[in-house]
Amino acid sequence: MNSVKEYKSASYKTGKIRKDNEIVIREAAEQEFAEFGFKGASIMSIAKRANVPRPNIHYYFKNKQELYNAVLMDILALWNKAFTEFTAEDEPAEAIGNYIRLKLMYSRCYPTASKIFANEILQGAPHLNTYLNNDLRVLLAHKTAIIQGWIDAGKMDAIQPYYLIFFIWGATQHYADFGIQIKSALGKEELSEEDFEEITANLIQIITKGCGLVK
Amino acid sequence: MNSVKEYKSASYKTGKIRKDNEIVIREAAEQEFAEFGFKGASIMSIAKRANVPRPNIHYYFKNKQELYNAVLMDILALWNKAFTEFTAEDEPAEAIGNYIRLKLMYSRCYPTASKIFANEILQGAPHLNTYLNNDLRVLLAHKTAIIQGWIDAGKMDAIQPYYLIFFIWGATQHYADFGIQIKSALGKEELSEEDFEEITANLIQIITKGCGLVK
DNA sequence: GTCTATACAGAGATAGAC
DNA sequence: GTCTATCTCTGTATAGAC
Repeated sequence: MNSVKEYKSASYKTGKIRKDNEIVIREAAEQEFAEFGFKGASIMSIAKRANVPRPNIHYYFKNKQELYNAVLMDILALWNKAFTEFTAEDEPAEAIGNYIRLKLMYSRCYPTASKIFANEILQGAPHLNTYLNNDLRVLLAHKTAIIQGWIDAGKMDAIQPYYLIFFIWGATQHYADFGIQIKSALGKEELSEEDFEEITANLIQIITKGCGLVK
Repeated sequence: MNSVKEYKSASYKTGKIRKDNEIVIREAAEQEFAEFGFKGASIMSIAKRANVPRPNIHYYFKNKQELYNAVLMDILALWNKAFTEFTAEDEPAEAIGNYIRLKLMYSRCYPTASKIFANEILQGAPHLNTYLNNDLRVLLAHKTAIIQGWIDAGKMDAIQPYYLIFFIWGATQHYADFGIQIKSALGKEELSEEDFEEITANLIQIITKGCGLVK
């Protein structure tokens, strides 16, 4: 039927326009979902943010759910990446310090991703059941086993490994999810790189010392 | 016109029905707002949760905004209460330990309140500007001054007081806001009182030791 | 590949009967 | 004080012109 048109678009550059548009839409969607969660987000608002006509969103993504899934998958990849850091061979003080540093770096660089994740959990994680009960749980079991190994080897105090991880998550993600409250409390427009370095140093000091890893 | 009916309802007990209904609606609204935030929440859904006809919500609360405000004000009162705890005369180890204990108790007893607050901050705190820039900021300045006093007196390590507070907030509120993730990770249906006591003990140990308050 | 027009569902709000 | 009926707006989704 539309063989001419099809040929034309195929000959242009395979999926170039599509790819560009998808990225623009995806980024706008991230902002919207981070603020309002899945239910509160509106496609119209995403279209305005992306500066594209509203029906185009439907052209690139079948529906709201599919768009959300696409965004969410990106974030999970990011999350898992941050979490595969330390290994049993590492020195615990360094390994935990690096993990805290990395998590804070993520809060600084990808606050939107963190917020979407937070929104998803707040809404009862309806789209993350598989992830929470499989991928994350396996990863977590692995990490806590490493920490327990360090404890058994007398390298650090006897802390419940799970609680230590939750502790680090809570403290670091807070800087992304509650960023507005923090900025407001400190009377700053934005947190600078120096601010984040100070935060990192303070956090690492408290936690490593608190776990008996440094004096 | 309806003098008989009016008399009847007035003679019942002044505002008894109204009060009861308001409470039921308020509690349903809390659940809904905690899950979906202001924008994502729907009055219809709140009515279903409260098991009242939808128009009744409008009878008791002018509109969605007013209902939300009512719920939010309750939460701020709760939040401030938790935050007016420690004073300069306290011993820092005990004061900070008590504050952590109290914050965790709030996460355990009022997870819904915590989630509404989290949602509000995630959405850019459009209804909390006054609170964040006034009440909270004053309270926070006061608390950090106390901590700084302890540091100057050589009672604890030199930690940035603001960051210590944010640290405690992040770590404790995490157990309310990310409760689902935590339960899923631990493979538990609910966290027991014993779980919370263990969490409290671990958190207090890490933070007080990490700040040089205990050996 | 882009965009106008439109169908249709859900939600907020209010008038007015009971 | 309760609830039906209704108005209006917003939002999702799709058909079809260009």
